[in-house]
Amino acid sequence: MKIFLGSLFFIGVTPKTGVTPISYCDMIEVMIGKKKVITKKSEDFSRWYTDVVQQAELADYAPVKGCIIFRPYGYALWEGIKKALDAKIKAMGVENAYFPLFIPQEFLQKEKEHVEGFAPELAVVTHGGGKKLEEPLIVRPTSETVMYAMFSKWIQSWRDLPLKINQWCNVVRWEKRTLPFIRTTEFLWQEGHTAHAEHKEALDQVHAAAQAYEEIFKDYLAIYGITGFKSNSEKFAGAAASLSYEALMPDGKALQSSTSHDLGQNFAKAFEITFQDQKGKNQYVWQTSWGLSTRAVGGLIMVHGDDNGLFFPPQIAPIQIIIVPIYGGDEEGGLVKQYVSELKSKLIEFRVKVDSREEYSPGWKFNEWELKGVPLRLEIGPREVKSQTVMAIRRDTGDKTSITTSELTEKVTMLLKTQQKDALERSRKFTEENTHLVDTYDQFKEIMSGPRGFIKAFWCENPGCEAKIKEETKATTRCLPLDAVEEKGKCVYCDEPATHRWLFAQAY
RNA sequence: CGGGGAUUGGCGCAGUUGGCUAGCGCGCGGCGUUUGGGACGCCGAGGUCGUGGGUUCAAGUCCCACAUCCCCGACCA
Repeated sequence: MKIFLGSLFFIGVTPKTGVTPISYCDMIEVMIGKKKVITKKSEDFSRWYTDVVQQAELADYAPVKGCIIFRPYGYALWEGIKKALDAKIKAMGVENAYFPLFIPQEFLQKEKEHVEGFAPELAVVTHGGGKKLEEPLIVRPTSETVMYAMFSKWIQSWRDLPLKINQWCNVVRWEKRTLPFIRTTEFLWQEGHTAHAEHKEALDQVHAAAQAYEEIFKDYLAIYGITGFKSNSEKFAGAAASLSYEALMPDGKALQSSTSHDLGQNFAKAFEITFQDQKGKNQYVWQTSWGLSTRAVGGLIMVHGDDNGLFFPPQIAPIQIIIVPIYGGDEEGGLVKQYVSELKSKLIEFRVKVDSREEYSPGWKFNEWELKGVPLRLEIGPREVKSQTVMAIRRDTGDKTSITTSELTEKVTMLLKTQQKDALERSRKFTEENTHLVDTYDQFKEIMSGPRGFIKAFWCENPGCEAKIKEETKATTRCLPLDAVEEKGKCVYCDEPATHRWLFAQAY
């Protein structure tokens, strides 16, 4: 039942909240009655995002600013990412370990760029056990320093290398402006840290990590993106070079979804991590670090949702199939229940849930599970019992298919696979359609003040131009794509010679 | 951290120039009838109005501070 309030209210929407231009005062349809109020994604993207996060029970706000509670359904997404990524990390020969949450302040100060990069956003513990601490403790914003103090102790010989450690943990960064999953004060992530005898080996590790991330994003989360090198001003504080995976969100802003860093010997020198090589000579190690955070969950929500709520690609969906029984009358109801339990037992290889609640009508449940993004719904009522079929409905397209029980697993597998493939394809298509090849600064400005998106433009690699472009358009260099070809061009800002097209966008 | 908006049962809101017992819808609990796109009836529970000060005979309403959320900036995974 949809009831319009007597006078529809108007909400001012900035023209920048959608990739497709939207009018300044879009009417927001408000539904009262049985329907949860959800802002349409197509009308007000940022409000849709904060609405859907709460209404789908992914997360709730914590009493502390910028912190969220991962509710079971939201945490299940992180668990899914963790499971898939952990297997890839182990396959790279990396072992899991755990280092302390607290870091002595002096550790952080050992690497100059690192401390400068993180200083503004540190949480510091000044008291413990009722006493003021002699030396304040930092709540880790990342663990390079505390880990490398130990690496220095553990690494003596070339035989100790490579050392490959990963940890799954929480970190704290005191961000000024927060958004659930995308930028929270405390967040969960994995951070891999390796030490190698040769620079080349370290570089291989950096690329292997970036490759693993790209596979997680494409194969599991169905989020298309671009892997590339960060510019000097955008790279990690203390790194020699950084790689990132940049994904385009529906509002035309880019989400830096993971990073992997070539740390060179910067930290090795700061923390005295040396080894004796085969010739007996003492050398500094070459290091890498790489991370993927719960930000990825935010990307997942943004990229795939629609006006009806969430959509999770089957590989990552906590529930892949929701069975909604339609009970009908008493006698029929019994038959339906029995039929449903038979069918469920045939679907053990999938993550299946039966919504057997009798206090909600089927229609209510359809909407509920659409909001929650379950990719496939099976409707099973008296009609299906009679014909020995099920009705399958795709969350992404709404397409209905009647499936006979004999070919149930086969067809369900196909429907899930198709949705997984189509989701990545939609993401890829959206990204490509919103990637602009730009040669003049006027064009650049026009795109940034209009639809936004990715811009591929020549840049002379002078930090001054990068800073000016950011100041004037909000766009920053996102990365130099790995597949960028060397060309002769002119910097989009200053006309000086440039060799590559960089990827620009407004960052989240 | 700057600018703007918000905060009233679980959710969404109303609450007049300060005034009496703070309302409404949904949700929630009970009973009954229902079940193919957000069912219905009856009964019922639930609020020191974000927090702390202040003004006043009297504060949800006025003033100050703080907290949190949302939007826009500067900073960032």
